[in-house]
Amino acid sequence: MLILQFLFNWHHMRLESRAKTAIVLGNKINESNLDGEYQFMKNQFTVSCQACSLSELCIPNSLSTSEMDIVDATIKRAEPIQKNKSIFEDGDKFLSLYAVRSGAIKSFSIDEKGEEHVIGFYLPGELIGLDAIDTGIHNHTAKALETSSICEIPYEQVEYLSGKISKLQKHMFRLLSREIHEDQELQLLLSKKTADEKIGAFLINLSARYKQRQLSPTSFRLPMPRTDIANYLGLAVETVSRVLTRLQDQLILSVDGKEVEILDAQKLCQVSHMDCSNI
Amino acid sequence: MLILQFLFNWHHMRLESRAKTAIVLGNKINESNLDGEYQFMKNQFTVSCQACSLSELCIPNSLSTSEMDIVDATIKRAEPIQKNKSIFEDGDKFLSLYAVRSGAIKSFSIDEKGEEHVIGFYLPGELIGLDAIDTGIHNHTAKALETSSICEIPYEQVEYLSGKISKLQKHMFRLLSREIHEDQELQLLLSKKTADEKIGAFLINLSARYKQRQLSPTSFRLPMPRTDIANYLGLAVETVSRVLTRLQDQLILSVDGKEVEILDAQKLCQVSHMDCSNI
DNA sequence: CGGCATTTTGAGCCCTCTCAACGAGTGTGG
DNA sequence: CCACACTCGTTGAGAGGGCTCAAAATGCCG
Repeated sequence: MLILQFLFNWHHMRLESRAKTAIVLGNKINESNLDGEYQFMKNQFTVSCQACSLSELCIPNSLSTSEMDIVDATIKRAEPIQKNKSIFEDGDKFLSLYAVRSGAIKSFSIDEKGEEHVIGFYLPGELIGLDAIDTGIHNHTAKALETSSICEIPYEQVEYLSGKISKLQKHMFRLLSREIHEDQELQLLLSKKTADEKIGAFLINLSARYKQRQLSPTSFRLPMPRTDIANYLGLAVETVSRVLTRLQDQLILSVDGKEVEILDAQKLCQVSHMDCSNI
Repeated sequence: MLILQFLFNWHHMRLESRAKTAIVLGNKINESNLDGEYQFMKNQFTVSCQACSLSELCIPNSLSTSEMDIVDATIKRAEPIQKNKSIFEDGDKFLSLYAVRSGAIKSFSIDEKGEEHVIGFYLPGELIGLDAIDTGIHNHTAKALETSSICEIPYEQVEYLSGKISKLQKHMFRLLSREIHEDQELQLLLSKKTADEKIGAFLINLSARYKQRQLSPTSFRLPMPRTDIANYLGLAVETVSRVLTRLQDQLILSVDGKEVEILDAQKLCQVSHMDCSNI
């Protein structure tokens, strides 16, 4: 437990000043110490939505406490999911949405040639599976990039409660709409931007998401390997690597393996040709 | 009126056999003959959802007739919108969703350098503006590619009625989800495919959408200019042109300006590396 | 320490872009 | 009726960004 406590504090140190509640993100726990880990994770998992530091990002957002209790009761908190394990697989029946509580998830599909296509990365507070509501069948596989904890939210309940609680319905519409909007932004990125712009925008996006989660927007750990970044952005791994070293040479970034520090956010935004108001 | 009747029949001839109701699509009416056009269009516009041949693609889908009447009452049927006129502009307040009834719409945004970025094309029965629900502000401009008719659906009513009619809520969730899924497919297309594959997939997609609308899947008119296709797919106009002539040389397509005929759907799918089960 | 996965670096090539010119179609005004 | 301007689509030649192939370097885990 000491090691865990240390990790806990270590992450805490990196939190922005105004953060009071702890979020464990990218928390790589030594897997040989499973007993302690389980205890720790379980405590984390049994936290109610009300007590969850992510609630303002997640489904319960904007609900009253009594309404939140109702939603809370339908959410299953599963055991932590280990690195490289799947939450669901492509073709599985769609029964639940999944909210990431800690860790990081990637979703991808496999084409007829056996090639993997990374669709997206999910950080704590984000919802997985919205694309499967229509057909009732998952189009992608969701796999843990690191040991993660997940809240399972039965979709039938979401539908039912949305009819009862108009705020929840409103929230669901907005969540779905936001996903559409973000996907459209990504389309723009993928179709019109150069490799440097893609990588830059990707880092700025991650930075903003970490900031939302009260984590440092300038210093963070990439939860995914280079191959996944390349795949996601439609680049070759070699290109990703080259761009990162180039940005490092320009003193915009400092990259050490998966650890990234943004040294010059202003310049990074310039290189990416992006609006910098949100960083 | 005679010319209109002719156009009407002409389109009818191109319908698939089982089509009984007429859909006017890509209908370019002589704009100098406005009186007749208006009369014709107005008749078209006052059609109720129940009588609308697109209802199975549009919002009313899967509602009972009495429920459909309720939804129907909230839908405003505006005057036809002329080519190059906007339905709404980027930055406008989001108040309504818009369903295309006839014609074709493109949506796009303008970046800081004044460059246009085409986000999507909308055919009859498709819903515009779903991406703006979240922020309440339109992110794009929606412009008519040809004279089009549009149903305006006040979003407040959609929210309200979705709370009352659970089937409608379900349908809205599915619509939003489908849009997400389609956007993700497009991301894959944009990031991983070659120019030939992009064009091929684009044509197959259009073909499938025309088929859904009881129009010929093998012979249709592109409602948008080459520049918009190129922009949408992240290609140069010249590349689009070159690929089309190449596909023509291979006897896969026959292209005459905006008029396209798919001569060998099988081969087109092969070239696009796509699943052909839906064509 | 040794084996394996991941990341980096280098060299050469190809697809697609850019630039440029031309042809076709359309609307306008003389 | 024709000349002109303008938009749109096509075609050609050359250049460049990112990919592929190859190999070394680094990190990770047993």
